[in-house]
Amino acid sequence: MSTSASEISARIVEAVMAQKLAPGSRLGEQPLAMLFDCSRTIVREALTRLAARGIVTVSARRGWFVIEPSQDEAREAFEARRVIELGLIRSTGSTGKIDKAALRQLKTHLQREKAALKESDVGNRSFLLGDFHVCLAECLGNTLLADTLRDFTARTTLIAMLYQSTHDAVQSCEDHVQIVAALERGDHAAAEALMASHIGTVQSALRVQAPTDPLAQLRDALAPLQQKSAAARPARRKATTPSPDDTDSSTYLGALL
Amino acid sequence: MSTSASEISARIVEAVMAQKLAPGSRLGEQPLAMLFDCSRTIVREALTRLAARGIVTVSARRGWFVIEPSQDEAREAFEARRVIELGLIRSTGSTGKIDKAALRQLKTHLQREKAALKESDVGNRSFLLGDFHVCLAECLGNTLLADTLRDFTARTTLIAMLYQSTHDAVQSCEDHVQIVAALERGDHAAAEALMASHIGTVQSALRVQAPTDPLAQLRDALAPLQQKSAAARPARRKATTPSPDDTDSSTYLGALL
DNA sequence: TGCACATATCTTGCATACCAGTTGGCACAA
DNA sequence: TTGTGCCAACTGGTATGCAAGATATGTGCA
Repeated sequence: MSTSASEISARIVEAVMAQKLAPGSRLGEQPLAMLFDCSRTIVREALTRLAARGIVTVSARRGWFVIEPSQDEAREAFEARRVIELGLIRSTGSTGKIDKAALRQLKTHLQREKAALKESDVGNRSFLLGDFHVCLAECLGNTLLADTLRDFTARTTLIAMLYQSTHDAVQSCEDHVQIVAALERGDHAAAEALMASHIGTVQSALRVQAPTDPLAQLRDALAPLQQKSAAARPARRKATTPSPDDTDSSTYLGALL
Repeated sequence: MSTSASEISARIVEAVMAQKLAPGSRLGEQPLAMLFDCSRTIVREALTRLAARGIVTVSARRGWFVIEPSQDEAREAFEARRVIELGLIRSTGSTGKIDKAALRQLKTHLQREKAALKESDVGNRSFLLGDFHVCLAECLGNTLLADTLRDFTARTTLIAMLYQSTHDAVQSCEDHVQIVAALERGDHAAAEALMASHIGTVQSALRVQAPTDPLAQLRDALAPLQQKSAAARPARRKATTPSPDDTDSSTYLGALL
């Protein structure tokens, strides 16, 4: 059945946050139209909206691609998140305690995070870890900033994929728990500090290759590779190369399902 | 000659920031297409992007309109600006002094603001007063937040129009001067405080009508009205009513020129 | 064998045609 | 005169077709 533009864009954002769409992934209009059973018009509308939100780009007559943030953009994205999230926690501090219903919602979210950690659904795990921050912004009573933060979080997720983040999911979840705990006891200063350190941890887990050697990434990818583990073979392929990683056009869309 | 979608959307945003497009203004696809000499497709693309940025909305088969923020949205918008702008100033404080070129750019901007105050070009004045904040964010080194702030500033401009802001342009400009001065001497704490008070001033200049009576606005607008002043007659008409303020379809587009 | 050029194919850019819902006016009836 | 229902014009929603640029392919020549 046919799908609306907002659904399509939501699905794409989810796929990005779930690390199912790597930076540089091609998003062809025609394949998407077939997948969602609608015309190219609808797909274009969805992609146009995502472009306005900074999630995808279009290269004229070449195609639509998931963005590949530069190091500078990566820095800005983390700074932006820091500014918004810390500011949000701080500004809520003065207006009194956090809402009870909101707190419950946050705790439910934490439960889901923990559940996802036990299962091996990497996609859902990644999505929830990012969505926590959006959820937090919503609970602190600002949907405008929450929406903004969703885009920025998707962005940092892409950055993490691009720069091969080594950050630990378990650690992140624990951070989240502590942040919520601090908010619950009304200690906004602590919450702010915890959040600052949390974002700092995630950011510093990025592997920044020396910008002097543009071949470093390729060299790393094509190194002799002593077959680390036979069991690890069928693992998700991470498209760390700019984009020529193209699978055939009918396969890559699986990420959106 | 024909115009691109990005130009069109940029022009609309500018018109909003210059208070040339009031909240609720109709933005018909066909009239815009004729004005910019392009097809509806291009116009739709521009409007779609603006919708993603929260500047316009579309009511199915009724038309596109400049948003009319609710009181809640107004609160969120100001809070969002406070969070971002204060956070930006604060986070820049730790990384050392402000860049020299950036400072020059800010001062140039202040000059333009002063010039606009002397002239009676209300549109340019309003635009520059809002653009200052965008410019500041850019100068503090974060284009991502600057872009976000542009949307939020446009939003607060609309709010000011909708809630008949009484805020003083001269005062705002002086605030800006002081903020830049504080930044120049490296006193980020003062800059932050000044900015907080500045935004607070603008926000509190809004005239908030009692939300209990949905007819209050109408009643106010339709009151007997003892002709306050004959000289004030040809003043800019402020469309505080939802939208039926429609001038004929060829007139309202003048705001975009 | 290697390089350059022509060409075929793929992908988006844009305009237009047609469809469907909404609105406001007009005519008619009470 | 007032209220009601119909109709026509208007406005966006969606699909499609064609144009044009970019890329990949294949061929011929050096």
